[in-house]
Amino acid sequence: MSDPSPTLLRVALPVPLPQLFDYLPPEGTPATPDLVGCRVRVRFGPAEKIGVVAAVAPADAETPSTLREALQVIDADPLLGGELLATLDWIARYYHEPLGEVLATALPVALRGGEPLPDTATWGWRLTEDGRRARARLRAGSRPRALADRIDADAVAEAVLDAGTPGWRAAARGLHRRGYAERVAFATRAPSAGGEMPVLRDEQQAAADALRASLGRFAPMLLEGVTGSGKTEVYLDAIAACLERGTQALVLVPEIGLTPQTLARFRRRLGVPVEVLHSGLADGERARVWTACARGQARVVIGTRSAVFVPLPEPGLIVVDEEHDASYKQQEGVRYHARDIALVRARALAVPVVLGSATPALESLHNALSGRYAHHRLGQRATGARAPAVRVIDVRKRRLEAGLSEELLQALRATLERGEQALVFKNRRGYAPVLLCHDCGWSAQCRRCDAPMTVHARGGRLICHHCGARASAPRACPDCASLALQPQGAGTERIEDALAEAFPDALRLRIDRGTTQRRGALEQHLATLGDGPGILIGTQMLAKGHDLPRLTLVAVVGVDEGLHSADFRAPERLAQLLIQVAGRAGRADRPGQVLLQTHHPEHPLLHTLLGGGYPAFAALELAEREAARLPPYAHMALLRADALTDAAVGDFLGAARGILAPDPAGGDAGVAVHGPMPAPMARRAGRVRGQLLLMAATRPALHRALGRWIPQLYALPAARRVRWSLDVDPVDLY
DNA sequence: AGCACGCCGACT
DNA sequence: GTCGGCGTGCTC
Repeated sequence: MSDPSPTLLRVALPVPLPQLFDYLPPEGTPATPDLVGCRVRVRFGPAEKIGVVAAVAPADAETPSTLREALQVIDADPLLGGELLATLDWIARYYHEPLGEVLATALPVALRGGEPLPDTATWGWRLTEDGRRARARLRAGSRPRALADRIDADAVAEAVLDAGTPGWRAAARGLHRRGYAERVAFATRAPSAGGEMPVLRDEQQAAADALRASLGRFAPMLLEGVTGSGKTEVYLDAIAACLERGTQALVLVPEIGLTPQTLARFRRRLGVPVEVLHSGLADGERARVWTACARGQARVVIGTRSAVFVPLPEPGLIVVDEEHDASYKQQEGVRYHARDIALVRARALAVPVVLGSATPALESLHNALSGRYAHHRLGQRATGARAPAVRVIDVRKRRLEAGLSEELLQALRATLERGEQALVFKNRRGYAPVLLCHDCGWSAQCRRCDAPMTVHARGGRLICHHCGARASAPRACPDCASLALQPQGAGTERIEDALAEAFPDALRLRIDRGTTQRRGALEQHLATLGDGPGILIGTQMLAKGHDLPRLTLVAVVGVDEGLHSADFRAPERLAQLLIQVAGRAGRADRPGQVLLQTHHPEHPLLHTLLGGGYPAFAALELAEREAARLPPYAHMALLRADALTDAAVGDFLGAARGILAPDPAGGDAGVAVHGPMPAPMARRAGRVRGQLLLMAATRPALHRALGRWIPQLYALPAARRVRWSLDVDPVDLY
């Protein structure tokens, strides 16, 4: 029996429906397997949509007799294929999302919209035979002459002309019209000279050697190195080796890690162009870089989360820098984790993958400790600097000025007097987190969220950090008319005020989302600081990224908030943040100092972290997770729903829970359901939020349950009255 | 998600 | 008398 030949296209469309849609191929195009991975334009209901052919299939008994024809096959060759298409299909199944939504997430916007593949060649100009004969006759000093002198039989790249030959475009048009010059494409961008690699220290060399030895096969490695220990040099060495073998390297960085400094360093060191991919780029540029990867022209790509989806026809290496960073997790749509996808791709591509961090995610550390990943530690600072000295300031019963102790102010003063820079770190922006009535206890709450409004503008404004609502601060309490309204607590703005009072002559710089909304604003701000003495006041944004060579004192004043969170991941996040921010202090020639101001100097987290560093903290925390059967010792999926009414959310989650029947074969033994329960913030931006948590001892059990359950949710009538989504391996429980 | 079809309020 | 509210039904 031979298979009946395929006659129809199974198309993945970007709609939230868990199925493929069948179309006949356009008139005159046979439904051959080479159409798989091509984009097609189809009618979908009354609209037109762009989809991707996921499969071709023969018609069977269930095929309706009235299939529509696809309007157009857009690509002559598949846009997606091989490993990438297979991985995207895996993602669809792992995250239980429709394939069409996954494809739409993975493709650059321009390509998703049906645009043809962009031009990825580098263009240059050269003189023709005629042009070289005619050159001497061109008027000396004219622009055409200058261009003709600049170029020759060997083409000069347009980018080079842009830089050094003013008005060349018009001149080139003129020469071209007379047949003297022509435009030619380079196959790839001309390599620049590679910079020399520094000598690696022993432990760096060991990691680099291990990576070089594992090129060509799947080999996951956790590279655990303290700040400044030279992880990047290990990456660069491995990338260089990868390039020597004629293969491509993909480097993932956190959203705020892609600084001009980082990029310049990669470009200087590697002898090939380094392409960049991040959310700030124009659609056309993203499509160009993606396509250059697909064509093998891009040899090194550095990008944020979504760069994990670039095609790698000649794969060599994947690097995930700062692998613990929260920005690798997409928090809307297809809620994928780029680090996890990097691992899946590396396995499928048979290449090594390096996860680098000073403070690895407990999941990654668990995998390394259990032997699933190779584990390399870099214990010394490459620059020879000592680890900063950490001092705890016990502020119980001390007088605080805007949350700052006298001891802390003195340390700041001493730093300024030495001509050095200090960072005051507080993970709260605004003036104060709460506006409180001292007489009756009223506090300003957001009307649309279950959260207090943050005080801004020296106490004059109220802003909700969750929905953006703004109001001017009342002068009297709305409940009791008292005038005793007081901002409670301190954010970066209030700390800046207090520091202005204490150090009126010092240069102060506040860095938070309020002061750095514009692109490039952070660089500009930091440039004004220069090399002189000064104080930085900032949030999370300053925990990493930009190089601050003159920084010798880091003062952390917001530790206590993080010690009491209900989220089981809060200790991990706090420990990571403390280590990252502490790592900013000090350089080889100037020792660094870190001050932790707290009301809980005896807290086990601080104790362990200070005594044994991140490894000790992690060991303790992993033991607690194991005892409590929490990730990485269990696996979770969260069904979230939100709507305008309690009833809609409750009905949906109740119905969802109701159809979560136990597997008749007993395959999901050990899957526990918690809820329905309200989200930790039960109302946000006017919408009621609830959730249902599934926990299982093993991934297969979890996915068996989800596989039976999720498809049925689409059919629930109550699902139409809520927005719902599934989060597999959630990082935030909201 | 779109987008149509389909029955009940305040406007030219 | 209409324009338009969003309930529900469907998309190969």
